[in-house]
Amino acid sequence: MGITERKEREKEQRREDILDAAERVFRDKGLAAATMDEIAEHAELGKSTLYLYYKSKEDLYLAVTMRGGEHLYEMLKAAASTGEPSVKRVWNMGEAYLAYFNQYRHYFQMYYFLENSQLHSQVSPEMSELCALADQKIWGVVVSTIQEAIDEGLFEKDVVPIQAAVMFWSNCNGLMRQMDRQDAYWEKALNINLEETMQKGNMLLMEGMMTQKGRLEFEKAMNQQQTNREKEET
Amino acid sequence: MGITERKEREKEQRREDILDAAERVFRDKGLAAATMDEIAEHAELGKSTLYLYYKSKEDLYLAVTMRGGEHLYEMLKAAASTGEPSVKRVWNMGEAYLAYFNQYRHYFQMYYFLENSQLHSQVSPEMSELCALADQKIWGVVVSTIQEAIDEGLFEKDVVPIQAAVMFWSNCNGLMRQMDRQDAYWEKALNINLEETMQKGNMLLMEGMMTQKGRLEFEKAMNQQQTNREKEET
DNA sequence: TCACGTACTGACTACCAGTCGTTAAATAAT
DNA sequence: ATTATTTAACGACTGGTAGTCAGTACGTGA
Repeated sequence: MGITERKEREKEQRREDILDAAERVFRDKGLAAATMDEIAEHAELGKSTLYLYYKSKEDLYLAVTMRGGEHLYEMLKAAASTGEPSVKRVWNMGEAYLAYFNQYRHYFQMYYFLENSQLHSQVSPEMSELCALADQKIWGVVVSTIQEAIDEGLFEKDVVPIQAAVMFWSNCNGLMRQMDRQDAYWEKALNINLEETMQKGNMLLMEGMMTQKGRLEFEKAMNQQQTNREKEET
Repeated sequence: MGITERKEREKEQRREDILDAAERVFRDKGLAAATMDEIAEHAELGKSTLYLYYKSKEDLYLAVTMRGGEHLYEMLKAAASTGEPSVKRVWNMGEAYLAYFNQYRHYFQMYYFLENSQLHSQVSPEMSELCALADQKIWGVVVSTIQEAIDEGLFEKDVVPIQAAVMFWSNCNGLMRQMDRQDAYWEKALNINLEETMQKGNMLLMEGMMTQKGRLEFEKAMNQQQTNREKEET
């Protein structure tokens, strides 16, 4: 009898429905201003029902955040699987992160919460664990691509993959934060394009990591991409 | 008659007393878990009195944050005024930011709030303005030192000071966030020292900005510092 | 038809930011 | 010296929210 299975599916569906409602409300109002009552209303459920599926408002918030993490993971994986040389694919991932930021800004913003552990008092250990795993999955894509570049002699042998990864992340993330907060100010008052700045930063980091061979491969791949784009335009 | 002046001083003193109490409570509990009642108790005042001096809990929090900003400003200014070559002083400021992080961790953590504009709904425009000014003061120190380095031909002419500054900031800040959140994990599980990583990142950025002359000056200044330290130890 | 378990709920509690009418004390005016 | 006025402070209150819990409705299996 498939009753247990059906019930399992239905339960899973409820979890998703609640997540949909929560995503909408959190997106519109942010964590602090969103209320569980409002989420419940959108989900067409009583507030107390939400607590049967998620242990706290913060847990629910993180569950939505992890949806965003899944998107990022997919985009990074795609960027790391183009068949281009590894150095170019490392670069691609910076661009993919930027695309993620532009396409899924609200998910990006949710990471503010994840990164501030002072706010995690209401987060269940289980959810913390899930987040840590999702996090590792994402780092994994970046690290393994950098490792490839080292193995192929395109990055210097003394580059430490996870260390390089956190440097790229730090540069990208910091710049995107500025974009998120006051892109207009940088553009108008300071005449600085932050997207370009981010690319410049990644470039400087890569320059310091690549071998001579890596630099050649990278330049070739960039030119190749340029040519392909021009072809597509005709 | 100095009555008005005395009252003015007393009022200012109250503001400081409240700030002291708030700093203690915020430091121990963070923004969310701290309550205005508790701050009032520490300040030996009624809760409603706090609202005569600060418009909201968030305003009070930012006022404490700005105290921290003042410390950072002083430390950066000191690092930028050692009489060493400008390139070395740019480097110093990264080290100073790190020292600030280690010495005033609780202030550093308060910036999480400042950087998340989603949480600013209760912040008064006046306080926002004050924060923006304090922010600019800090950027100013960094930018002008980088400008010196360019003028002296130690950084390449095509370096844009404010752009370089935001790159350094981004690298430092991102790494410190990781240190703050899970330094132990990086150290033990991944065998990565994040302070070194931060320095390495700054170094890569500088390498990409310095002229040949700048590299020589920088190396000389670093050796000089090393020698001085060895002397001090004897 | 009845007993049981499950999913769900509305009413409730505890708590907290922020407000308001009042009080007490210091200062100014008479 | 006495009264009026301004100022600083406060306690009691409001509105709103996260999270709880006793109870209900309904599908399932006997």
